[in-house]
Amino acid sequence: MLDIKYLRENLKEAEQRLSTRGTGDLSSFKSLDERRRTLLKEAEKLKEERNRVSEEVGRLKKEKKDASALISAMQEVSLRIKALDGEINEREGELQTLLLNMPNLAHPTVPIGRDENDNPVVRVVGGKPSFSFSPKGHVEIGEALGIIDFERAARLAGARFSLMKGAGALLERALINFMLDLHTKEHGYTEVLPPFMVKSDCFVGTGQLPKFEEDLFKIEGWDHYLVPTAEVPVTNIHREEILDAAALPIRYAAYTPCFRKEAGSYGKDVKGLIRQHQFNKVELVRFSAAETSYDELEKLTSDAEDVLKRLGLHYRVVLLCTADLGFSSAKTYDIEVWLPGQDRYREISSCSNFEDFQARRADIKYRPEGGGKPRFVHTLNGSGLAVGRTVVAILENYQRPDGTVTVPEALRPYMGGLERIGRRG
RNA sequence: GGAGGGUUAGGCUAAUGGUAAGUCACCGGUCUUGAAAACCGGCGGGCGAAAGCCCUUGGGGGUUCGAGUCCCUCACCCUCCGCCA
Repeated sequence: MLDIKYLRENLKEAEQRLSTRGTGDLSSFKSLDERRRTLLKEAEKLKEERNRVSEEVGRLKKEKKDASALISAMQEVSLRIKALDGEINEREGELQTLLLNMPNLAHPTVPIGRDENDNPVVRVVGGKPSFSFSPKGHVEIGEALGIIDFERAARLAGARFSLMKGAGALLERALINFMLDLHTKEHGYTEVLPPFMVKSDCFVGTGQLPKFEEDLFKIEGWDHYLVPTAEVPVTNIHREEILDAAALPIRYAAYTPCFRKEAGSYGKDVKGLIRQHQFNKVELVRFSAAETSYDELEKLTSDAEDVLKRLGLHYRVVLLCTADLGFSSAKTYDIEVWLPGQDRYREISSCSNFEDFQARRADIKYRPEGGGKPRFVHTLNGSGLAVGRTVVAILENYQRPDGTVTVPEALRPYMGGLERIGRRG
């Protein structure tokens, strides 16, 4: 949520900055806000009168004097206050809806663009592996090795689900452990294992609600939704708290499965592990002081990149332009891994600084060093990494002419020393 | 699912329907070589240059001139019973 004071005082600038994200008209905001403030002024004046006179009534009654004239006058005032409060509430509700549906402002360093083709490449790390044969896609590799079973998965749950078997299931589990160990032991994150379904408040806090409910699985008869990313439960760990500045930055790493309806993606990536209704992800979350949050974004991104480096996977980092930026984000780097089977780069991590956008919605503050008024923290998060897509990258990049797959060295301790996934690996 | 108890500011804890008292912690100051103690002040939010005003007792609604207090409703927490990995 944007700062209402900022919008009020910098209306033109806000309209101009929002226009790069497709929603530039703030005229209804302006009229609603002004109306609300006018009514509020009037109501406060009447409340002051009522408080004053009511006290007088109490005094008169104590002295056994007559107060009926004051009482009947206040009956009318109370009625008027009630009417005003009612309208103020309505305007406030409308204002709230407006603000909750308004995206974050892009950071000045974010390029203005029309679509993902306008995302500049920030850096390229490693190089494409060369093959003496035509590299296969992960679906073919996985099915031939008997480690991924899409057919039976469909019988269980329909399209966009997978059934991992044998070395495939082990590989998935090994990756989760490898990633969590790396982030907790070397990058300073505290591991958390949050609930996989949380209440709607949390989704409003991080920005998935109210605007994107169609992407979520709701638990019938409950106020809960399945998490589409650990960002939701983990960022909300500190909702309605005032954090100690000395404790910042707070770093959490969390594994969760992620559940997404993928509404509107019909026909995209229908086969394979790329786009699933349920997938595993290790998520990194940081809470930062406002001054340092962009340094924190660089560190967070580098922590995610480190996973790919250790696995020996080639990737590039792109900076999302205004058109591609997520609703809540002020600035986002996407890490894209090279997939030889698809002959293209695919997103495997998305690292964002939300500044105080989520903190304002979830009410997460910190008391600045040396005291003073609490300020909203800056929240950041990034995948570290999407596990399913990492499996895809390993299968495609480490495939051999005989159809087997080499296990990256960093992963072997997590797979009982296994060096190669074969037919019965 | 059944029965009972509870929710006041960071913690604890008061308030015959009369406008949130106190205490601990914390922060600042005085004193001190330094610290502690003692003493003074601050310590929920909004608007405001300030004076000040408004809001705040888990959420929402009602009664009343006036609600922490009375009524309705919802949420959450605790204890016991039942069920359960």
